[in-house]
Amino acid sequence: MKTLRPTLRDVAQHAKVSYQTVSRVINQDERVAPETRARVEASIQKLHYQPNALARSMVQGRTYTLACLAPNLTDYTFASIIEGAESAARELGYLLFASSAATPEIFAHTLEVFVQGRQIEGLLVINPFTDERAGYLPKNVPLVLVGGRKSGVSAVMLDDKGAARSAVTHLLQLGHQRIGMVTGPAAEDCVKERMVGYRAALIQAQLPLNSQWVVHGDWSASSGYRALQQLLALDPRPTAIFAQNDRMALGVLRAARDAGLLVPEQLAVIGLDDMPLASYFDPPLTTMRQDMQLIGQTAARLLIEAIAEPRAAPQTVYLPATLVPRRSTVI
Amino acid sequence: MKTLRPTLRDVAQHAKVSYQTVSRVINQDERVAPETRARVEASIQKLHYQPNALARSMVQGRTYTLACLAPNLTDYTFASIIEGAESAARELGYLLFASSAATPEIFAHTLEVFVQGRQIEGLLVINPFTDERAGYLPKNVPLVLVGGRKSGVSAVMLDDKGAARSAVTHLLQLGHQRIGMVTGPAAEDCVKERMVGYRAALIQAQLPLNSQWVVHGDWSASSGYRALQQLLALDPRPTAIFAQNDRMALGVLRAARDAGLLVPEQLAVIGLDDMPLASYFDPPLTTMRQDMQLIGQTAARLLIEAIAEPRAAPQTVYLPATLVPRRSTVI
DNA sequence: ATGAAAGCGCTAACAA
DNA sequence: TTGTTAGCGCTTTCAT
Repeated sequence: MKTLRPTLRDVAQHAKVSYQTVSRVINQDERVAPETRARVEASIQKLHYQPNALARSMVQGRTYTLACLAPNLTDYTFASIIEGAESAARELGYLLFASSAATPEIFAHTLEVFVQGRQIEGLLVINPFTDERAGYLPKNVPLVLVGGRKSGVSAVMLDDKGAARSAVTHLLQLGHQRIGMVTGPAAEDCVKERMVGYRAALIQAQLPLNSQWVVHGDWSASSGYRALQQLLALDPRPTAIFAQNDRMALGVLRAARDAGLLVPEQLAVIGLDDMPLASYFDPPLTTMRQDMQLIGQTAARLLIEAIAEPRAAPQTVYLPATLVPRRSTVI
Repeated sequence: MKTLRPTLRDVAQHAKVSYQTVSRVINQDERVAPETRARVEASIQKLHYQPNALARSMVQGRTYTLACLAPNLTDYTFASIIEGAESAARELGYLLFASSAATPEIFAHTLEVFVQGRQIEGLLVINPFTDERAGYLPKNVPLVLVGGRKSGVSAVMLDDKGAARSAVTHLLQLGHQRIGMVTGPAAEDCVKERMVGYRAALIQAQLPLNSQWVVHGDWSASSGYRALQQLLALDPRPTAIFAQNDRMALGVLRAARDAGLLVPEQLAVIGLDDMPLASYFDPPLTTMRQDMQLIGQTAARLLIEAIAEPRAAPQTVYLPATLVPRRSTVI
């Protein structure tokens, strides 16, 4: 597979200089006579020379490459975070690439291949508490988590507590007193935080907490559907639902329709994310918008800072969500 | 940034052998005495030695790394293709990473950084005709396109023509005679093919072609919404719509509702993709399902074959779509 | 079965 | 200003 592309030496020979001089030209070194430079540049053009990044990385010990690992790429949330991280990395002279790891094994494997081989300088991990993958987090590489926290590691999180509190408060302000919640998997940090926010809002309103009104889902629309069925079986049943993401909210909407309930008249529904299709739901979904691009950008910047300053203290950044009122709560 | 991790030489010194022997142990070379091997392996464990992939790649001229570039990651279709490609690559001993390029400039930049530096052995490009990026396709690297064709380059495509024909035929069989279509951007290969299939089905049914019934969108739900508004202004207007993707179909559904039309009684709608949320649309969307995972897998396999056999003739693979009937066409 | 030497393509000292 | 000399960490001959 060795490609037979020209090397520094070929260019040097062609330009009749030492290959070191060619290196200087490539690296914008000032100390090279203009005419020599011109000759070298001509040769570079002529031979279509391209520096070998591998060789350069090896001697410099730098690759300017970051990796981002998410549980999957099909979740709109993850994909947006990655896109945000990509753009911030690019602006700062790094290349960030994404890979998905559906299982802890794949996660560990990908990490081993990439991180241990020194090919990347830093790592972004989205939702590290999806499963046991957190146990495989590498120690010897600059690391930033997104959507999960671990002591001693930098992280970027949505202000989950605040977002949940705002969602519930919105429902309270509309006069609802019995507010159900459909959560994500219990193990995930953001789920716990959103539960805290939910409770905080109810307590502040001096309303009772009813554990039956909290049903766990798995982020999928169908889990939202099932969750609402379960909630509707209660007596008294909730008059409003906070779904911890928009996909589950969609399932809730459909279950409500199938149960013959009018939204929002008989059941108000609020989601979290503001996915692009949310305004096309029926009815359009009120939701807490999180700026996933910004989350990704922030994470990438934090990571690049950590690379530059390896001994700096880790930090956790929380970003706010904003209410987007639509017709699933307000007539 | 140079990490001070142990090298072959450190291990050799520790195990009191030449560093060459350590290399043999790492590379599963048979010609090393069992006890020597044991000693070396012990040292490797002890020092937590990890081979430097960069150095290895440099001397071997191989990286076992593939890259996949898509216009974005947030499109469910692209993300699924990437996931499929990832898994196939992994099975074949390669690592595939994804990157998105929103513009031709970013596309060119990413390619330059990665491909030209020889860091990757092969490239997968999803939807190369989204914009002028096709002009930047590299020549000197094994390449496979997904969702676009170019002479002399391998490609994996949905059988777009067949899928469109099946969609329209489905509508014809339900008795519809005036069938509108909402397309993607005219420049994309798959859009053209889908138009061909649409026409073929109508011609076969001996129905007239009406160019007014074909409206261009941009894959977004809102473009579908606008497209239907435009189609409803016609007289006579279509009684059924084929949207070239599910998101636009969703826009069509909403526009129909806003216009007071009952789906499917007054307007039948069929999409293409079968995105996970399609069954949660209102009404659930009839669509042509494409197996995006399989498309991605096929593309990755093709690419790896091309790497192994660089002079093999390029090939184009078409994969079928299957009808998933739901309530947006059938009562 | 093991070791010594050469070199992948480049950058970073040091000389001239 | 330019050239020479060492490596970066590894694999691949070629000896022993």
